[in-house]
Amino acid sequence: MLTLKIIQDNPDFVIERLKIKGYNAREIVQKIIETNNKRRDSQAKVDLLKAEMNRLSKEIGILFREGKTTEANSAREQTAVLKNEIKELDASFSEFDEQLSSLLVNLPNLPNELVPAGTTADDNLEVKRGGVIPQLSGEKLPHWELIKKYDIIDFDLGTKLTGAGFPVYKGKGAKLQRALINFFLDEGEKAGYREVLPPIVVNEASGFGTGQLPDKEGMMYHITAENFYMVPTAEVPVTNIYRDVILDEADLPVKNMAYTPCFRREAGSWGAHVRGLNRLHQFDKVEIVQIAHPEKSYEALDQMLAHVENLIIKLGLPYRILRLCGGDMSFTSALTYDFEVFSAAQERWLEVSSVSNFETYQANRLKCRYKGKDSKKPELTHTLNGSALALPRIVAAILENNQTGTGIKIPDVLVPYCGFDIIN
RNA sequence: GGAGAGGUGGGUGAGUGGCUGAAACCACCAGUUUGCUAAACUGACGUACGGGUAACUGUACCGGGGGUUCGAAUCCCCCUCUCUCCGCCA
Repeated sequence: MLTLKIIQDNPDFVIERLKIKGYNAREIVQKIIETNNKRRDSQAKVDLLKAEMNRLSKEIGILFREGKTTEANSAREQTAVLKNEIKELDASFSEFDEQLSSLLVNLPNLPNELVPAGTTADDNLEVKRGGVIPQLSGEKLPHWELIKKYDIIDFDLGTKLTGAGFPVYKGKGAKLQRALINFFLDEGEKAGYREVLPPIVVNEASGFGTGQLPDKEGMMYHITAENFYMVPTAEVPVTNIYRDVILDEADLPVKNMAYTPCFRREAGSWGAHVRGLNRLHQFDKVEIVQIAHPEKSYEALDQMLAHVENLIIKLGLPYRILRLCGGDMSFTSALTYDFEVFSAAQERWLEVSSVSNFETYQANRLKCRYKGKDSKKPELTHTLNGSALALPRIVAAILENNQTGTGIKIPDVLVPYCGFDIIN
């Protein structure tokens, strides 16, 4: 969430910036300032009364010890009124405090000044394009045909075991998954990321920390018996490692990565363009996460972009990089770049990575801060994350782009991981 | 799942109703001493919110929430987590 400070100090700036996300913040910003004022006033009052109460209590203690029971008892009677007042004021303070929190939680992050205005994916800005779109000769099968032809991924079987959107990878299909995961992790390690293998169910506090809760319950599978959520991305457990943590400034940036399966309910989003591997309820992904110094976070973002781009280049896939417009970026992000690869049989661009800087927005929820040698108070860090990479659409593009009449050619870089160079 | 013991500041750990935001020790930081390092000594050493230009100061926080009391780290209730034993189990 945004810090109170920026809202208090620059309300107009906040309102202007949020327009880029298509969000009219005027009313809520005003409400936040009002509520905060009320909260502050009631705190000032109740603190005074509590101070008085503490003073009296101390006095009573002393009187009792000195054996002055009569005085002590009469002082004790005085406290009753005070106690009631405190109770009432405390209640209204808590009420303001809760109101303020829920207002703050509902305000999206401010977009960076680079973010283009716009409302839909059509307004995203293409910043780079690379690779070569293959000219397929002869048969040109979409991946959902290819997986059947070579019997490597089975949707019907997944439906039998679980439901739609939970595919079963078989034989070389399964091996290709494992190869990609290992390839991504090895590359991440070379880029300085520490591998972690986190739980794939998380508690409510973690969901809140990264911004999936309280608003987006619909995206996550909820285990009601334990009140756990299945992770929609490794971002959730990996970033939450730093919840309520004060880091040493010298340790920044902190770079972690994790492979996890990801689970998304994607309620109501089924329809055209989501065939095959294009959209799943369970998929595999390697995620990179950085906790960065505020002054260095955009450097970190550039590094992450270069890392993701490098992965795609090594896989030999044609790609483009988009800077998301205000309307298409997420609630919590300040700046997001999407990577899309071209899938030659569908003749479509498929999103395979999303790399974002959240600045202090997540850190403020997480209470992830750093402290320098000379700094008096801890400051919020910046947090960033990106997919490096999400597997299914990468697989779709590899299958479609590398198909020949006699089989699917495995990208060179994956051959040592797969142990085969063709799926046939 | 059953029984018991616990959760105190970065760490170890004292603290069973008031003088405890919290002893002591260790670590960290600043300084003194020393040719350097070490040792020794001195001092500083939590977080949040409020007031103040500032020095400073008020309030809250001893796993979380509620209660008793003039007053709670300390007593009571609920939850949670950890450890030990038993059961089950990859």
